[in-house]
Amino acid sequence: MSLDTKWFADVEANIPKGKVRTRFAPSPTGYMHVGNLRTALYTYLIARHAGGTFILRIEDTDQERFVDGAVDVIYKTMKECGLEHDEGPDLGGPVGPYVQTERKPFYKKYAELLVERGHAYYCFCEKTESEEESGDFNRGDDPCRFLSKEEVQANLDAGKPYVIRQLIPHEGTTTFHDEIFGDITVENAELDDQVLIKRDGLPTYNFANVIDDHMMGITHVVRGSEYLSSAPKYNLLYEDFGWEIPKYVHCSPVMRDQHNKMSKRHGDPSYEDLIAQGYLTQAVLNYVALLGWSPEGEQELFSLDELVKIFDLTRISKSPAIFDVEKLKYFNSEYIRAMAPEDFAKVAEPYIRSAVKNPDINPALIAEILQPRCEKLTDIPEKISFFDEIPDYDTELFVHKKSKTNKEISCTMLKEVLPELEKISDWTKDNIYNAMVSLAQKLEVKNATLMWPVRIAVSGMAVTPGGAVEICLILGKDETIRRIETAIKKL
RNA sequence: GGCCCGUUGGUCAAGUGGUUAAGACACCGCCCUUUCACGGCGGUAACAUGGGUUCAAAUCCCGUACGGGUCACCA
Repeated sequence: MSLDTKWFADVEANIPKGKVRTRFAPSPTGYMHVGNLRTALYTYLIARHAGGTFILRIEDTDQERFVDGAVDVIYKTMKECGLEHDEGPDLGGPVGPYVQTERKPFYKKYAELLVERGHAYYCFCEKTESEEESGDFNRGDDPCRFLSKEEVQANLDAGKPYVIRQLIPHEGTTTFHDEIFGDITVENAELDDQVLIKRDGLPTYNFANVIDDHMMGITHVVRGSEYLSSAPKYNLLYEDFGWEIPKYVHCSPVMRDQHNKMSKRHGDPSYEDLIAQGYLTQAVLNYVALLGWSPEGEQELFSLDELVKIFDLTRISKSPAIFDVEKLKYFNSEYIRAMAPEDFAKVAEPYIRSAVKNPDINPALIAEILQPRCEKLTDIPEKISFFDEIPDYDTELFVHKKSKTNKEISCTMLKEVLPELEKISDWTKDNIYNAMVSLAQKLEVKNATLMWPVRIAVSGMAVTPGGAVEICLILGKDETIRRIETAIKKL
């Protein structure tokens, strides 16, 4: 076996240096976990905050889990969230390819380099059942560690199947630094000689990552804290290669409750589920940013650009955070209220039209009353279905202590208001309002005593978006009068 | 079980030896009001635990409990 030293030298020469470079490396599963989204966001923010480069790499070595169109889902989600990458499979870049399956030949070369340097070895052991079951097999006893070059070559020549394992010293300790957790030291004896190249010639995930991150010049390795315990082995690998060790940023998981990570399996929503549930991309992103990270001041609402400016990875939290849909709802309603009315009308229209088919009703008017009292878009249909068809309501609704109404008073009020409404020739909000208020004054009752029965009569609901005036306006004069007449008969 | 990591109100969290222990969500009350919501004001509610160190500990050290991660030819 001979090493292609020129190839290695060319690779090294090609690695971009000097700038921050981060990568998001998802597996194409067909959806985006909330935890993944947060990792993507932090990774993006670290790069952008430093004026660096953000890279997308597709981790598709697990062909069994291959999902059709899954890579497109990743592109779409990243784009929707504004997490646009500078290098990736679609854009190309100086250190491609950016799809792991296309990088296959590289890993073997590096594994062989490690063998050459005495930091890895060919292992011809067949794995036994007892090893698999007991789980406490001591790799230190692996006889393959001590095979001579000749013996190895003989085995290879004989076509014996093999894996390549990392050779980890049995003595001493390894210390690595994590940006979030600080310095962590472990006994080397605790580390096993992990497989680098599998029997099928493909790299293990851990090895592929080290190689790819190095070849791509990644400066900050951002990933979940489940990799914290393999970090020492990564470190040893970097040292064995003589490579600069990147900064590690291990993020604690996003939990569904005290004990479990959020997961599709448990029925927890993915990013696209949340969108389908009526949450806004920006709200989800903003909420997720604050799950496990906090800014310096008291501001909570941030645009992506603002996050880029203030993001500081040292303020990422060590402990896991539980996903709280109530707080997400709060963010969502804040974002909804902050939208320009015409923008809200646009996103709300499909939801409005799903409940209100009547072509005479203007969805923009409904959007206007909905906007300040809408937590998520999917709440819309149930709030407004009464516009199309008044529900079969109970006349007890006319009784309202605070407005000083009962059924009798309501009946009177409705009879009084009817002719006043009939008189209105120009059906505008102001005219309706003025007609009602002046009637209330004339009758010497508080506004609510008149408004409450009207609102019930035209909506049939205890709680409605908008008050009596807005609802009458949207319904139009004819329908308003019709509904009030019906109510009078009921009373 | 070994090793590693974590633990401030129900939830997200600020806090880096001296604070009346912030703030936000949720919850409760009051005000506003054309229902609800928004908005305004106020309230309930926390440093897991036991030892140290120190004049002083949520903050530093040790133990304990609880929780999480990892111990794959999976990522």
